[in-house]
Amino acid sequence: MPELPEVETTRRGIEPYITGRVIQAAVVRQRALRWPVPRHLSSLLAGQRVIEVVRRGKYLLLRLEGGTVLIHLGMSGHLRVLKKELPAQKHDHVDIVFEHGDVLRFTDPRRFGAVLWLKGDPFHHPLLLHLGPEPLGDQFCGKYLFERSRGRKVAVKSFIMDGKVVVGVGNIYANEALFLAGIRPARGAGRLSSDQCEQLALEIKWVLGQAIKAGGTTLRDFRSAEGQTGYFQQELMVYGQGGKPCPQCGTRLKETRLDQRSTVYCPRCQP
DNA sequence: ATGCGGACCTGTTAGC
DNA sequence: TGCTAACAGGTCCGCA
Repeated sequence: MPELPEVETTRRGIEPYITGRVIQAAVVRQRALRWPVPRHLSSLLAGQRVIEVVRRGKYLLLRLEGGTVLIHLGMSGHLRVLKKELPAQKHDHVDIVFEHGDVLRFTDPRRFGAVLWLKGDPFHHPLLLHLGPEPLGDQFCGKYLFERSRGRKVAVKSFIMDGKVVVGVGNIYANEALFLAGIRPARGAGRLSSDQCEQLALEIKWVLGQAIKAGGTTLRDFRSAEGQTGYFQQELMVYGQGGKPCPQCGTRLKETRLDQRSTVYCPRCQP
């Protein structure tokens, strides 16, 4: 689920329902997520108003009056706003219950996600402190990529997936952006030309932007009690297409592993 | 500093 | 059909 576009779509989906609302309580059914959910989350949050809902990389931040709830969806997490408290299913680990009865419910089968309470400036928290720029912001550009990558021997795919370089580029969109930029994923980051960095930065922005648009149309129903998934099948050029013909030249797409992650590229278009 | 591999978990699918 | 192994959208951490 959670590449940056889905996290952003989630943010936009929940924001209108919880901004300005006062939290009544929290219900924690499973504390063992990536890090333990605070034992007394409910008393930490109760009575506080939600000021705003912010995204930083793939982290969602619920800014409250006296601190911040940090949420990460991990590999399999999602958030829904329910009109009323419904019977919890197996993987419904945390509820944030608002006055008037709406419930923000965190569900995560694999439990790689997180729900934490941060006091003070959340951007000083170790998890957020060393994050790179937002891929859709102006700071992230070809020049930045070029300068950051000098002397780096890691594969360019690993490089753009490194949150200290740029946040929010997950496995799917790393594959897609490298295809669109015509760059082989295993290529050493430090060996890219400045033109290639320029192209790559543009494609990352483009592909994420498109996906946010698509996510907006596919995951619209955040209030649905059934939580209909209506899964989001984007038009992916290469991801999941290993062995099939390249959409540009027809050459058989190669599928390999890089950092234990599935990696697909066209041997001809990505020299 | 950089680079690598392991770790955390469950559910689904591919293969025998 | 049933069992097992591999794999899945993330990323932190410890070690060389």
